[in-house]
This record gives sequence, C-alpha cells and structure tokens, in this order.
Amino acid sequence: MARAKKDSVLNDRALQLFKALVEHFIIDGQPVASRTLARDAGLDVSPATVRNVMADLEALGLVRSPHTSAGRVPTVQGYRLFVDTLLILKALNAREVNKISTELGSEQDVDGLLQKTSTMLSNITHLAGVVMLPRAEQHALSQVEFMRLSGNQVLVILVLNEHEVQNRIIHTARRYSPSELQEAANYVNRSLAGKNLKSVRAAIVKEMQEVHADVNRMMQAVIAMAEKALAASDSKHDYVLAGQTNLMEFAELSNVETLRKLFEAFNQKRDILHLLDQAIQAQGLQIFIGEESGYEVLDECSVVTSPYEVEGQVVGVLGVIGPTRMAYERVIPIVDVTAKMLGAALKSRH
Amino acid sequence: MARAKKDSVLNDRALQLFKALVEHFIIDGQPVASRTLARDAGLDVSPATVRNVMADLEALGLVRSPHTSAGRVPTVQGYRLFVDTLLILKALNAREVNKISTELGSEQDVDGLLQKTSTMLSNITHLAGVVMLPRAEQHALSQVEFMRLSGNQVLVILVLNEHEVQNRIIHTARRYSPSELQEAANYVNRSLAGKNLKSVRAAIVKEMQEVHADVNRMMQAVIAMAEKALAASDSKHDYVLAGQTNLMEFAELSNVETLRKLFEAFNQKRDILHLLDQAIQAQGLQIFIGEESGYEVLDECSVVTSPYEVEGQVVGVLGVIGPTRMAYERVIPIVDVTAKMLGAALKSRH
DNA sequence: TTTTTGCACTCTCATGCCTAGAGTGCTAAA
DNA sequence: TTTAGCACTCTAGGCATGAGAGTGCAAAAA
Repeated sequence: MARAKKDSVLNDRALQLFKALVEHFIIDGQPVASRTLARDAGLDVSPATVRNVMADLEALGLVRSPHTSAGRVPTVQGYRLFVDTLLILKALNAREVNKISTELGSEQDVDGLLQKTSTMLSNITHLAGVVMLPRAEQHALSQVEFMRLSGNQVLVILVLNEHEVQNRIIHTARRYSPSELQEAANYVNRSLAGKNLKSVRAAIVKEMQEVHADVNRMMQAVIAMAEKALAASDSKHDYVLAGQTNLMEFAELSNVETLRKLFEAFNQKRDILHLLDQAIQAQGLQIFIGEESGYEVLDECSVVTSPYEVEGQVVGVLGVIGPTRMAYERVIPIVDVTAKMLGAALKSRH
Repeated sequence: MARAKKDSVLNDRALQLFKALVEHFIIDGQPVASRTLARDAGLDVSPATVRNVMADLEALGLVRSPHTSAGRVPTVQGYRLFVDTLLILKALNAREVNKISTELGSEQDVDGLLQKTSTMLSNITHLAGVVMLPRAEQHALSQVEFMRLSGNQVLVILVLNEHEVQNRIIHTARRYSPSELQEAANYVNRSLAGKNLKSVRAAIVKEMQEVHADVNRMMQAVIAMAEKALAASDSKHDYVLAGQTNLMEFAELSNVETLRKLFEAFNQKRDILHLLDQAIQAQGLQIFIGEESGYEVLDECSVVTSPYEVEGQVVGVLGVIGPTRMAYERVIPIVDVTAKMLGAALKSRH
C-alpha cells in the first residue's frame, strides 16, 4: 500500500517539476514559485497543479517554504535525491579538459602542483578549492643521505620518486663521524632503494627485531637512526586551500558570523581534515550536502570530493567547498576530472 | 600671527579633549558626544565648551562628524597627531614579556617559529598578525652537499646557520658522477663555509670572472653550478599571516565587500608585500594609518610594523593589521617587543 | 574675553501603518 | 484529475511619527 501510494505521489511529473525547481533555485537562489515552474518546466500544467505537487513534495520532506507565501526551496534530502537520481552531469568540453591538463602539466615541483590544482579548482568553480597532501607512504625511496649538523643532530635527506626531496633533522644518542654516516647511507640505499616508504619502514622494523647482538653495533645504530627518521613520515595530514574569498559572494553565507566560523574552521583545519579523511576512505567521488557532513560549520555548505590515485593507489583527496546551492552538474565533473589529472601529473613525476 | 592663532586654538585643553576623544572612540567605536567628553575628560568644562573646541578641531581636520547630530570621530590626521604626540605607551608587564619569550623560545625550526610568532601576534592583539620571511642572504652557509637525481638534475642541499636546511634542484648541462659532485661539495665547503650567502655568491661571481681556462674544467663546472644554485636564493619574498578572522569582528570592517577585498589582498600578497618592503627600509617601528599606506584596500585599516634584526642586521619585518581604531598604546609595544624577541630567537638558532 | 546656559534645529532610529505584490491553500467547477 | 477563482498570508517598501541624541548659535554670566 504505502509503496503504491509513494509511487503515485513521486511520479514522473513530480520528479520533473522537482528537478526544474532545484535547477532554478541553484541558478538564482530565490524560492521558486508555482507559476514559474508551470511556465518553465516544459510540462504544460497550471500553477495550481504545481502547487498540489509541491504540497506532496513538502510532505515527503524534499522541499520547504521559508514562509507562507514564498515559493519552495529544496531541503537537504531534496538535494540528495536530485544529486543521486535526477542530475544529468555536464561533460566538460575538450577545451576545458585541455586547459586543466596543460595547467597541471606545466608545473614541476609537487608543492607548486598542489597549490595550482587548488587554485584552479577554485577559479573554475568559483568556490573554495581544497587539495589534501599526498600520503608519503606511497612514495618510492630513491636515495638517502645523512649529513652531520652541529651537536648530535643529523640531517636526513630523503629523495622520493627521483625528484621530490624531504628533510628531517633527528637527534642521535652520540656523535657519528662523516664516514659512519656515509656507510649508513650506503647500506640503506643498497638494500632499500626503490621501495616505498611504508615497506622501507616495515623492513627496518623487522630487521630491528631479528638482528640482535650478532650484527655489528654500527648496523644497529643505523637501523635505529633510519627508524627514527621515518617515524616522522607518518601521515603528514594537511591540505592546501584556495579561493576562500569566493565564498563571500554567496548571499546565503554573507552573514559575517557564519562566515567567520567557516573561515576559522579552515584555519583550524581539524574538522576539514576529518571530513577529507572520510572522503579518502570512500573510494570514489563523494558529495556531502549540508548537515550530512556532520560538522556544524558546514551546515550551509556542500562538499564535493574525489580521491586521486597514483598507479592505482589512492594517495590523497581533493575537492571543492561551497554553498549547498552549487552547480553540481558542472562541479562534479570538474572535481572528477581534476582528480584524474592530478593523479596523472603526479605519476609523470615518478 | 598664524602661529599665535594656531597655538591658541590647539592649546593644552584642546589636546586633552582630543586625546580623550580618541581614546574613547578606540574603546567603543561610537562617535563621541560633547557631553560624554565633558564628563570623562577630567576637565570640568561644560558640553558647550567642548562643542566649541570640537568645532575648532574639525576646522583643523583632526575630527569629523558622520552627520549633523552625531558626535565626533578622529580623522586619519587626527590619529596621526594622537599617535605621534599624545600617545602614552603602555609598557608590557613582565608576565607578558615572559610569555612571549618562552613561546618563541620553545620552537626549534624556523618556519614553525615564524608561524608561531604570527599566531601569537594575532592572539595577543586580536588583530591579524603578519611576519615577513627573513632575507636568506644573511644566512651563514655551514655546509653544502650535491646529490645526483635522475636525468641531468642535481639536488643542492644548503645547510644554513648550522640548523636550517634549504633544497634546490638545478638542471646541469651534462651528467656528473657522484665523485665529481663530492669533490665539488668539498671545494665549496672548504673555501666558503661560514660566510653568508650574499658573500658566497659574490665570491663565486668574482671567481667566475677571474679564472678562465687556467683552472681545470671541473672547477669551472662547479663554479657555474654553485652560481646557479644560489641564483634562486634572491629575496624570496613572502610572509606568514595569522588571525584573519579576527578582523571580521570589527563593525567597521563587517561590510562583506570591504572584507572580501581585504582578504583577496592578503591572498594576492602583492600589495601587502610592497607595504612591508617599505616598512623594512624604514629602520624602526612604523605606523601606517588608513589611507597613509597608499593601498585602497587598507583605507579602513592601520598597520603597525617593526623590522627584526639578527646580529644588528635587519632580516625581516613583522607587524599587525587591524582597523584604524586599534589600541595603539598596547599594540605598539607588543609589536616592538615581539620583533626583538623574534630576532633573539632567530639568533639563538645561529 | 571666555564660558555657560538655553533653545532651536537636525539627524538617526525604531515603530507603526499602509499598500502592492507575490504566492499559497482551498473549494468548487470543468 | 486538473483547473479556475478567490480569500488569505507574508514580505518589502514607502511614509509619517516621535523619541533621543547631539549640534550650533546667540545671549547671558563669569
């Protein structure tokens, strides 16, 4: 029974009207009136009919009226339905795809690339762009060097993926001679070059447990040092944000207090990182609409994310943040394509 | 004559009233009425007298009325007079100074230190804090290492001031062997360690001009490489900003459009960098009030800056940005002390 | 001459009232 | 089942009103 009822209520015509409503609202942000829909939905029905349908949609929780004599606006559930089943994605044309790929291709260093990706996302979508840093564990170690600094400090230089460089400064128990350090570097390079950091670390930990006094003290020290150097590489969670100011243009966010909280959350990074963490698990494009994200500051916002991969491995996630009323049909393909392009650009740097 | 007239107009009483007016306005941001001043300035005059004085001050361009029946607010010229001749700085108490110095002392890496300084400035003043990066030329070179990457790329590692590390990747004309690179590093370390980057570069350029075919090719290549590596070190102009969101609390900036432009300028960095550049020339604490800065986005803002020094050399500048109506008597000593503390903290890392 | 008093004047801001416009909900007719 | 008609509701803008705050000026007082 209930099912039959529902079917009859949420029929094709209702869906078509609903779709038109969401699209209309996304464009101009004003509650949509029955007359407007009757005119624009291409259905040849009267406003009164539209009103009846709207009453049904409201009962289903898909739309609501800001006040008695206003048009309707979509609810979060409404957006969800729209995005999941009604949305027709607008494929990017070749020129746009080209532009993205050449932009990203021209940048050589990784930090700059992430920055550029974020800026580009924000420019194309007129929303805020966000790119999470790639997970370091996936990087292939190509070379290690140890340098002695003053005191008992040792500078560890990790060259990853042939091009990328990371520095770590570690404090050691005693002072090593340059030749000891050289030997240590040789050992690591010989046995572990080419592996990714995760396996390198695993190998080192394993070795620590297996070899005891039977290896020379030198080796032990090296292993301890390497372990120390890699300890810091655990999930350096961070992200690059661009185009915050785009969010100030939207009337629904132009309340200074809402905006302040949002910007504070961007600075704090904690909540946003949690959310991105969820998104990275999800394997695929994700959309958080309004309160769905679970973070109060994002109540008025939607977040569209996509993980990006290098050689089949998810190494990070990127996306955009904007008002719930965003042009999903454009934004989704953009995020999707950008994620792929970023993956490709990172791969070409391997 | 003119002078006698002016003296009689801008007499002690007028100044005292003016000072009270500015202080009052700084506290609550409302135009100050004659009655309020008559009550609070500690002068035992009637509101009417105050009104007469205000009329004179207005003629001098020190105050103005937002509209006929409002109190007076200071003009930019008014703030200037206030800051230059009437302001009584409020020395920080020992606890505050202590807090700053321990906060900054606890941070070991330079980037983190600058970030922390900026955040601290913004927290203490409730304004936006900004710290310009130190000029690299002043850094003493303690060690150089060259590592071969794939292709004709060479990774140059510069250890500066014993602790700080910088990486550069340069492209060379041909592929060098590890031993060549080792030899090159040895040469540079032997002859140039301990000098600051500026002199190192100067020495290298000099050598390039003096030695021709009479040195072996190897040496020539080394010199060319070193020159290339240092070329990138020129004035890496950038800054660290913190506490943007503090600016959203101020009513005079809470207009979304003004705020957007300001934040955009922060992101663009260009204008702000120009301003900081001017401030770094000035050798000493500087205050730009409203339009004085010359940048339209800062029309409603004041900027208080102070260069910071390491071993007598100015290496950067820091400061705060806030509404013209800021608590100068507190902010100025804070900026001043923080600049000194940052200099000291940087020095201890040398 | 300087200061104060008194008073008229101006401007803002909140309030209430009114109207036009937009849009709905409901009922009755098609 | 759909539509037309109509009463009803809510918003937003315009306008008048009055209170409150504060000024400017002239005349009186010091």
